[in-house]
Amino acid sequence: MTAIWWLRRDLRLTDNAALQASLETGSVIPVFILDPAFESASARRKEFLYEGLHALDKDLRERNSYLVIRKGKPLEVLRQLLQETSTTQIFAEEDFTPYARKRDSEIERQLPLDLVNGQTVHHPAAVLKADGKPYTVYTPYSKVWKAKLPAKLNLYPAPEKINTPSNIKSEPLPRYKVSPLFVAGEKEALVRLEEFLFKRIYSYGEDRNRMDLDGTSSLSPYLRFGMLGLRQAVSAARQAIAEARGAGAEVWLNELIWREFYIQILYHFPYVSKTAFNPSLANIPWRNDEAEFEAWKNGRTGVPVVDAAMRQLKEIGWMHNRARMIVASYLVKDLLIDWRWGEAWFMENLLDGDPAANNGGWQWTAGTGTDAAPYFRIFNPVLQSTKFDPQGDYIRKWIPELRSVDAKDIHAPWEKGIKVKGYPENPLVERNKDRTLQAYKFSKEVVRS
DNA sequence: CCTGGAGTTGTCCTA
DNA sequence: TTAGGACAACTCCAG
Repeated sequence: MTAIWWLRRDLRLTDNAALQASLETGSVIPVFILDPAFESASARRKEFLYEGLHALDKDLRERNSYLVIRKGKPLEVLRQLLQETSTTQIFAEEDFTPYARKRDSEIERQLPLDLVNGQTVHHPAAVLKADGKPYTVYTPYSKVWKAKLPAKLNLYPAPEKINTPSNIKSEPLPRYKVSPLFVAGEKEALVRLEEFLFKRIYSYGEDRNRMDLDGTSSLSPYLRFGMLGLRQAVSAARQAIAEARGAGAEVWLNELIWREFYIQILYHFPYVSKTAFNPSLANIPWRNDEAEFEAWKNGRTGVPVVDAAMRQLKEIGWMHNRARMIVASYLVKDLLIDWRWGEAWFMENLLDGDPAANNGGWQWTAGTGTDAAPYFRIFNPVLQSTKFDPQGDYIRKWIPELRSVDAKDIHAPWEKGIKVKGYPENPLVERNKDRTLQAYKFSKEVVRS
């Protein structure tokens, strides 16, 4: 018997539940479908994806198999492929975004598609309160999530050999130049995981906030495409905790649980991709100044830490987590620009751009999300910069104009009247907390009445 | 149904 | 210099 293994966001051979199910059938036809619905997706993320597909094909060829690429609407492509190869079974890892769920349920009705859970440790519908409703607060969610963990997650090892019928037609795949910072593919993901687990995890608890250090795991693009599975990461984190490999491991595990938390939020509350999770904050009177938005996107707001971060995003398609909060807070609370504008810009530019995590992060910063009482929490970019980039190294790295400015002046050059050729002399706007709080209050009052 | 404790990641003023 | 509490008031969640 032969099964089609339809890959989507699980571009790996290790601990791949859909591959495992296919292998149990016999021969496996690994297929990735270039869905026209994603043609308009971020060019940068597509490059990373295509490189990841090349890498996967290579890994498959080492195991006597290969990757079949097809272009078209998944339903039609799969129907055609079933006929062409006389196959009667399709396996795929369940994906929980609204688009994926709609697509898959339609296909399930017409074709022999079996969805298996592998993207998360717990299925989004499996962690619920006693009353059967989903959690909307992280801490109680994470407690139950942890309590539900089996003693050990049994990970499927990568198979040594995969039998695939020969000569199945495949579309050519464009080749891009490889980004030196994020090399796509499972092998790279595993190398990074090891490196993180035996080096940076020790100081992860503190260093993850430091924008001037490589303190984060930098695994997000790999998790996004399943080049590394969340289950693998969780399993590694637990092992590190068990071996007492630093307090950072527990912090990292919690970060991984945040991913599942937001996957689960998007699953149960799909409206969050369109509007505020908290209905009382769905009517904030945004200023939405286009020129200010352009300045923000291009790293020309005049606030060095904001500009450094936005330029980092533009240049490498990734931004430090602490920096994401700072630029998001600046856009939403200081410029009063709709968080959805920022969300969309991040999706356009982030290699790790993921609907659930990105939306969750933006709604959290905007204060419209699942967080309980944060709307008076407005980041002060200068304080954040001083705290998490003390020497200004992060700023200097991404803003060459400011390279000769001292650590004590670089966070707020305008305060000292420091003028640098080519860099804005003053910030785009003066900080005005009242303006922000008024806008939020307005929304609350509109909804109440 | 009622009750009380708690809520990722802050800021800023005061003592 | 540093530690502590106010910020404003709500909803979630478990008992």
